Parts: sequence; structure tokens; C-alpha cells
Amino acid sequence: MTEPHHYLPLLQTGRWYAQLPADFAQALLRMARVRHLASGEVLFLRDSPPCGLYAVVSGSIRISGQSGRGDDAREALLAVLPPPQWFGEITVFDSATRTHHAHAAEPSTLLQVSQAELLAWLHEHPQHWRDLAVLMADKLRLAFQTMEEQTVLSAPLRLARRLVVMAEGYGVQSGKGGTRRVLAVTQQELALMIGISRQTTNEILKGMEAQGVLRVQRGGLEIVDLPALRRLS
Amino acid sequence: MTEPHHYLPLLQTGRWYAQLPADFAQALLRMARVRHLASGEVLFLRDSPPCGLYAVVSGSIRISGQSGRGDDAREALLAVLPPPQWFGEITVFDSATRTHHAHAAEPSTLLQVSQAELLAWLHEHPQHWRDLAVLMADKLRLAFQTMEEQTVLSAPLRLARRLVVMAEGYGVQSGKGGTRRVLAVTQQELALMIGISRQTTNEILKGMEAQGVLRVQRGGLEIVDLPALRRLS
DNA sequence: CACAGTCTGTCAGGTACCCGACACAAGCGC
DNA sequence: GCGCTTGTGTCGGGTACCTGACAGACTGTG
Repeated sequence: MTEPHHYLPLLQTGRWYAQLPADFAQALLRMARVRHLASGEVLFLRDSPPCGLYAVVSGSIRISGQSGRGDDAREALLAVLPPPQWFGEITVFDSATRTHHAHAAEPSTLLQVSQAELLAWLHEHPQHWRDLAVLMADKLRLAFQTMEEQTVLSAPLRLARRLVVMAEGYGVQSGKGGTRRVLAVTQQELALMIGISRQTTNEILKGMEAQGVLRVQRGGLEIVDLPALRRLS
Repeated sequence: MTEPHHYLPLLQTGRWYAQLPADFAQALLRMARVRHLASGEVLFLRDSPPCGLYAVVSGSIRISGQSGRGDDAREALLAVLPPPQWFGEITVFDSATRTHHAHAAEPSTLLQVSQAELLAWLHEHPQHWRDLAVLMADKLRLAFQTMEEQTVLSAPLRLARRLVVMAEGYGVQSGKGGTRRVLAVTQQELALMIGISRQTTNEILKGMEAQGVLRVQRGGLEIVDLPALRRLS
């Protein structure tokens, strides 16, 4: 499984990659090299220099940050990215430092396209800057939506919406790709994502379980009735 | 003042525009046309089709959204953009609908670059897709930072940070451009931006005033000690 | 197997913030 | 000048959510 092109079928299920012009899609795969990460291993840290563009092809990557240094440091979890999500594109554009930490949440496999190689290729094919920017546009739309929900909605609604987004793979699925019924995320992690306590998360989840919307399991949960979950928000 | 090039000196004080390659900077100005908006006038609404790229050159533009339709609609205010901020670029990349409403907060002047003209020009100069994308990258970085603060920090800290960001013109100033000492924003608007109530906002501001960090005025506030404000966060 | 580590479930007490209410001040049209 | 609208200042009661604590369940490891 060290051949990047092995993952083409998987990547094709991603909305962004599937809609790329063929030459760009092929070039990305050609430039990519496969990397394996052990559980918890660091991919990059906040404020570190650019190291290219990545795609998750197995496992999942925790994207996190932490505000407040020292002992009162509180972790903020932005997302846990599942395959076939692409990430790390901001620094390709501005060559500045990383906005977040990226760790493997479990043993994971990535495709890495090196910054230098990608820049060189885009220099030769500048019309594809736009295609890469579309990836960023998708994230900005998602970020705006999340920000608005965070300021306006109550904790139960935020949690319901977040579960919907996660079930849909952060909008990454292309059409019939279907949704994830089982989300392997602890209650603690959900709490960090939406900015509430672990206890409150548990209480809300239990309430949803009582309504038959989902089933709580150890280390995750299973979504039973996604339409109902969507209706909750 | 109907000549776009009249605003060149102002635009040059913006970090993004100032760093653009000369041909792109000139082309934007050449394609721009001047638009005047009365106070409260609508520029575009959420979900409306693309209408191009804008720059505020006088007055200010309220970027807002609203979650929850019907009577329980709560407004969320994303930002009140001052000159020389550029905005509206997401739809240039993906041709999808607007993410927010845009109203004039006061009598305002804008430069508008039409979607079709800009796309045609970029088709001829594709290497400048990257430069436009840098504008989006700046916003995504700011959005990530805001999201993290929103989930991790308490109301007083969020308010302090927001005031710092606003004083610095949302990071738009280039170097010595200096900071805005007077922010023309009501307590109600501040409350909507950081997701707290008007009353709490008032209480926090009064506390800061007691510390001599700022002065509260009708319809706005004056920042007296920006370093102290920064220290509060 | 025993044991440690991690995750879940639940309670009780505290508090940050919300909501409704109302008085007051400043600007704006007539 | 007068009233009208918009924004500020402040209070008191309610509640959503937090913190800390601890017991129980599951899982991997020696």
C-alpha cells in the first residue's frame, strides 16, 4: 500500500477531488508519497513552517489548537478528519505557519504532496491555483457556518448539528458516497469541539438516545436516525 | 469621487492590496466601478448569486447572518468592515451563493469588480488566482482564530480580543497605518458579534472603563490604552 | 488472571450569563 | 420648543452550563 495511485478510488469519493480537472488530479497523485503514522504521532504543530498538502486515506487526523499557555491551557479541538479529506492547503497559498496541530487520532495513512513540488507544478500550471483555492473556499464556508452556530445556538443544538456534519464527513462525500453511521469519537472530544463540558455532552447524548436518534457506545456512537437528528437542529 | 483610481492611496494602506503584484493591483482598479450606498442599504443577501468582489472605501459594511427563521430568529453579526477592506471573494472561486448579508452600516462608498470581468481577466492571467486566494487565506486564519476563542474563552476575554482586532482594522492595516482609536459600534452590535447579551456587554465595558482602558461613548467607544487591552486577553 | 488506564454515567453545589423590565440620556424631525 | 427613536445603565430572578467528585464498565497489558 505504498503506491499512491492505490488510493485513487477512495479519493474519488471526495467531492473536491472528484471535481478536479483530470490533469491536476493526476499530478497530485503523481507527486504524493505515502506516509504512515502511529496513533498519537505528530504530523505538524501550530506555528511550524509549511510542509505541504495532505490527504487522509486511512485512520483519522485530529486538528487541534490550544489557547492559554501554561497550566490553565484549554485544548480546543477543531475537527477529527476522516478519509478522504484533504487539508493543510492554507500554507500553500501564503507560505506562513500552521494554524493548528495535527496528530493521528489512530494508526493512519496519509498522502503528502511536498510544498516545493506542488509550488513548482502550480508555477507551470497556474490556472490550477483556482482549483486548489476551491478547497479553501469550502473550508471557509464551513468555518463561517460553525462560527455562527457557535454564537447563536444552545449546546444541544450545536451538538446535534456537529454530529450531522461529522456523519456527512465534513461535507466531503460525493453524492451516493453515503454517510457514516458510526462515529468513533469520545464524549470528551465532542465536548472540546463544541466548547462544552464532558458531563453536559453526556447528558445531551443520553437525551438523544432516549429519543431513539442514536446509540451511545464506548468510544463512539452510532447514528440511528439521521433525518431525526437533522430535524433536531 | 466617481473615479476608482482616486482611492488608490487608501487601498495601498491595506496589507493585502499593497502586496499584490502591480499588474493585478492595477487591473482591479481598472475594472472597478464606484458605488454609493445609503445607510442601511442592502449590498447583497445570503444565498444570493455572485455579484463580484468589493472593497470598502468609505463608511462601513455590516456582514451578518441569521440562524433560525421565523420569530425566534437571532441575528449573528460577523463583522463591521471598515476601509480599505476587500470582501466577497469566496464566490469568485466557487460561483456559489453568498454566505452572509451585506448592508451599509452608514452612508458608504464601495468599489465593485464585476464577477464576469474578474473571471475573464483571471482567465488571461491565471497566475493571479493565487494572489486572490491569499485574501481568502487571511480570512480563514482569522476565522479559525475567532472560532477557537469563541469556544475556549470567557465573555470578557472574547470582548477584549474583539476590540483589539477591530482597533487593528481586522488585520488590514499595513505597518504604520496605525490603529483606530474610536470604534463606532454600539454595545448591542458588539454583543451580537461575540454572542453575549447587550447587558453583559455593557457591564464588561464599564469594568474596562473603570480600569482606564477605554472610554464608553454613545454609539461607540474610544480606546485609551491599547496595550493594556491586549494584556487583558 | 490481576491491574491500570480510559471512558461513561450521575450527582450536588456554584456561577456566569440570560431575560425582562424600566429609567434616563442623547440625537433627530417637526 | 416637543415628542420619538435609539442607545446606555442597572437591577433582580431564573437557568444553562460548569466544576469537582466518585463509582462503574470496558480494554489492553504484564
